[in-house]
Amino acid sequence: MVKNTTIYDIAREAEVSVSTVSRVLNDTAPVKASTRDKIMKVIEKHKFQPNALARSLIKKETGTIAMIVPDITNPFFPEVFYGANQEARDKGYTFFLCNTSGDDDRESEYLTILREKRVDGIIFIGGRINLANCPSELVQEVLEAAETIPVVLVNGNLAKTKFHRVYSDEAVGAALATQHLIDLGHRDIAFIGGLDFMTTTIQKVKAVKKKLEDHDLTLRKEWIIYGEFSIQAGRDLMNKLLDDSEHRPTAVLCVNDFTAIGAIKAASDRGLRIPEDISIVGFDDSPLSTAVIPELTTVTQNTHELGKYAVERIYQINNAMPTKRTTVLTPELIVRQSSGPAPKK
Amino acid sequence: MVKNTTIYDIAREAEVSVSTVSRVLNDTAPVKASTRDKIMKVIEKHKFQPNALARSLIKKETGTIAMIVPDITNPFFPEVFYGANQEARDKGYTFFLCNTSGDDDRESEYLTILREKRVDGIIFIGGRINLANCPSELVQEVLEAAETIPVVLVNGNLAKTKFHRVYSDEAVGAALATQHLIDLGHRDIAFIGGLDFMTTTIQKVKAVKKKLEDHDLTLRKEWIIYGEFSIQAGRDLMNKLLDDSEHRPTAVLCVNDFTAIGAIKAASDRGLRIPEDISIVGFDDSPLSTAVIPELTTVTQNTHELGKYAVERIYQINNAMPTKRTTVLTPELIVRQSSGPAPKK
DNA sequence: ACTATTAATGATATGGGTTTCATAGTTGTG
DNA sequence: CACAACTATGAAACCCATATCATTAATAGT
Repeated sequence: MVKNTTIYDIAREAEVSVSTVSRVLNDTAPVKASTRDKIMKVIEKHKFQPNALARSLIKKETGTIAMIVPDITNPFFPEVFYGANQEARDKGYTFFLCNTSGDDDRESEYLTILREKRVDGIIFIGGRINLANCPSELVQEVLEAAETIPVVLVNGNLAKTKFHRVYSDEAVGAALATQHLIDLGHRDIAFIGGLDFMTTTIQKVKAVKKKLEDHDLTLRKEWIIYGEFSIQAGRDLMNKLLDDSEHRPTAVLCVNDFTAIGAIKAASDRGLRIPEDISIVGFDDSPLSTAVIPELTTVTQNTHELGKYAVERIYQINNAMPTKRTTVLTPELIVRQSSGPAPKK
Repeated sequence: MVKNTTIYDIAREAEVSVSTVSRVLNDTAPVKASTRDKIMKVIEKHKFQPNALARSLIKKETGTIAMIVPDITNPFFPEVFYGANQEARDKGYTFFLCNTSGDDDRESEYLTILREKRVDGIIFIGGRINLANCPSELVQEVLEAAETIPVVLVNGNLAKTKFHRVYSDEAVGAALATQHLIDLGHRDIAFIGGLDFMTTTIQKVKAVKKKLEDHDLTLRKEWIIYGEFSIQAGRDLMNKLLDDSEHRPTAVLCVNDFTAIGAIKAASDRGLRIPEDISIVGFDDSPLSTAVIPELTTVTQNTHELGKYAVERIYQINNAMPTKRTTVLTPELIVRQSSGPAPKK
């Protein structure tokens, strides 16, 4: 590996001081045109790239932010990252992406590394910190980090804390989906998928219950089945649901699109037609939702916006601009082919 | 934002010199146990996090590598990133993820930023640099970068250059898929999807042609239809193919899983049964392939390995370990439900 | 013409670590 | 006991930028 050129090399060759070279680089003070030209020529000759480490060290900003995600393989997260990255580029940030792969220790491991690297902001999305049962040591640790670095929690649950938060109001989304099914004449509605200690699950179940009760309906206990968020889980959970052929729901709400797709597969395998025999509704409006047959009725999560607003928030904090602590995005229902009128008895 | 503690603060409070603190931090020379304890106590009291910028500046390594991807929303890339990130963590690297969103300028824009940030390695996957028609200025620029920073191209085409490369042998994969269809009795085989100037497309088409010719079959010109890599493109291309009801292939090879899924949808919409009426084969073995009905016959791309080997290569270069310039992974065929015996005429 | 600004530039401090070199204190060994 | 070989520590240089302060040259104002 070849050694990098430094500002001293440039100064020497251009026969000026490093201060003047710095002025040319940053346009921070007037430099005589002839001097500037001379310096520029040397810079271009060597394709000089100023060392960002040295710059960051004194400027006390790195132009770097990070997102910590539990599983980049889950298409929800790339969508959020996409939006965040767009905004980051506008604001001059480069992005660290830290994938914890669900490994509990890595969240705080990455946190330490990122603090040492003096990132200008950290976005947590999913993961333990956003869990309903998040251990308090972790909360403590993140709070500490937040004293020196702007931290934003996306779709988390720590409402009472003073963390900055951006989230999509999943309760509203779940209510929307439930109302939709009720409007279609469904009375027997089930909910499947999602770990029971995850905020995203809890909020949805609660909202579905509430909405049903508003219409004098109930969410039967046997019809709330928790599990993972994967396609396979959706399949298994749906099969469990359908095993009881005496009592079958006419519609199923799923915690996300993955489980919904699994549910569709399970139902199809048993010869059920969707939506004629059973309606299935997902959550997230991931690219998958139009990829399946039938196309999935689902709820948008404003994924790009989630990322965008999170980065914007970091930018505002760093530039001492006024900000609110929480940003709420409202989901919308997208009706496609997987939901239809309740079958007549 | 609160000011960070420095090594000088620690040294002062522990009544030692910064050198000694540094020794304790890095375990680079013996320190008396009592001194060490005293220092550790102060470090822990302040939750001291040494500034990685200062360290990197002098050490000339940042523990940071980057991946430049064209579209993180395409599930192929998160899979590769996943594998890369796992390996990165093992080797002590943190990851920049740069999403160009297909914007031509950003590749070199990010390249500049990453060079200034003195990353320890850059992985290019997809994007212009890996195109068959990559502009030579960009090649030049990346070559220059490669003089100071290890650069690895994943699934690229620049065979004649001296870049480090890791790729999945797509020709072998395409041949495998073709052979599979031939074995099933198909004679009328089409290929859809993919931009005609992308390496990934070119190699596959070439391999399919070759394999067919080996069996005295031909790939009809009208049955090679190029396009985007999206679900929608797959749908459109398949529709175009099926519009000619006189001459219809009995099997379709798709450039990736996305287009294959689109193709399945188009065929289903026309009432064709898969695989009874028409067989469809994808490429990538993305998580999607088991999410659709019928499940997709496809070719693995060893996504995690691609990422893993790319990072490993960077590590080897940085540590002056012997490496080969190219690593080739061999894809495998995964037969699922979307391919079956050719229909009898 | 003479002082008051502004332009143009250089010298030096600074950021926060690591590394090298020097020195004092210990232990070992013939 | 004298001298070598370590151990333990500090002082100072270094990494490579930016920022501040000082100085000189050029222009402006009265």
